Amino acid sequence: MKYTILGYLSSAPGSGYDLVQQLGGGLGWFWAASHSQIYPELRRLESAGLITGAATTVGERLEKRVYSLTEAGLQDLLDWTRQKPEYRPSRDPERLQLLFSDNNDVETIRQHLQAHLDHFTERRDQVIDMRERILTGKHPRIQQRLKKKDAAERAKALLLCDLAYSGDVRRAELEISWATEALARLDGLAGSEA
Amino acid sequence: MKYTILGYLSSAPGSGYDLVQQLGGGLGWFWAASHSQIYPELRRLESAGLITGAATTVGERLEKRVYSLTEAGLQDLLDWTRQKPEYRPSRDPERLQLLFSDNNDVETIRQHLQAHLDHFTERRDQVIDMRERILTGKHPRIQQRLKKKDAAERAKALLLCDLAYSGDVRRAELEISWATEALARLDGLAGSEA
DNA sequence: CCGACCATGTAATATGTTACATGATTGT
DNA sequence: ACAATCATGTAACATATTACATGGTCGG
Repeated sequence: MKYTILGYLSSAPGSGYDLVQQLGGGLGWFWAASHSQIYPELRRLESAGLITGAATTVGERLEKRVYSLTEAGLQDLLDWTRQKPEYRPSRDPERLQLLFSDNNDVETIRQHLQAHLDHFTERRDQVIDMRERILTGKHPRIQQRLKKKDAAERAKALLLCDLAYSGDVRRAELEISWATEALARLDGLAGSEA
Repeated sequence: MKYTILGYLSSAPGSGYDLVQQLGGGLGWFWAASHSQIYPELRRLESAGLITGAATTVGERLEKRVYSLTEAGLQDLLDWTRQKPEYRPSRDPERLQLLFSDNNDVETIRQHLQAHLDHFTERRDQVIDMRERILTGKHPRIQQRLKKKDAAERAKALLLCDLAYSGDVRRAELEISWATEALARLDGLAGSEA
């Protein structure tokens, strides 16, 4: 959570609401969070001196706090990215459900797999879309991140971005092909029974 | 959590310690949990009437509670498996770290990707091993699950098991090939810089 | 007898979800 | 005026992690 926010703000300053949008959308594929988690965390990070907030208004009265990364915050982020990657314990309700579905009829299992296929087909399309926008320079946030850099650094940043998003595309494609094969094998079962 | 335990006990009765072992190992690839979560949850499920515990002893004095699924528990599990699959918000510290690594030098990024490769190589080998044991009938717990069933039902259960585990093998293989390609692309970068 | 493993628990803390709550702005 | 979206918060609850804590069994 902490590093998602620091990382986000390391591209450019942004408000809590901006974060809510990003972590509910594109960035949320890597780290999701809801507004009730984000706003308190921003205040914690501010009191820890890692970010600073500036009060602004939209229109006449609507308050908005725009946060920026401090030096300490940037250093903290940098230190973290240099550590070896962490892996959280997996929690995958879908797989668990499938594993214990052997008392269900074939049709129920088919529906499960079809829903899985649909879920990841949608996800794949969304990620492809996002990746497209980034690589063609249509993503404003990533543009801001890149414009501070020279050509070589920019190529590196763009490569990392592409690796992350295309990795997610592949994950989605994997689930699609897995579910497709699974459906075929399920049909094979039903066939040999009849 | 709840359904991991109910699912586990739907194969055969088992103790809290058994669950600790499984959710720290093979079953933990789908749903991980530690003993401090498991023991209290078992008591909650018991007071909800979904499982019942019987006190036994190992040797002379060492207490052990063996839990079994009740009718209500089995029904609850069955109802759950018939619902459409759930997907949790993703939280992937590794990808996030990579995405914000553009201020690091190529060597640091290389180490990150190499660590990723190592992590999933190990994981793949473990899952392949487990899958092998299941398919050749060497997994006692799954044997117990299967022996209650006739040939057709057994084939179905074995298929689901295979789908779950081979899905995990593929995920690991995906990460391996992704990281391998990523390393190659990173070398490409470093090459064009020199 | 000692180390590895069996077996179970609690407490403090951290993290995450759902629901409740409020009010302004912008475009139609 | 009305709806959609901007913008921020709190409270109750559920879930998960880390550390603390205890004692028995089994094989060498």
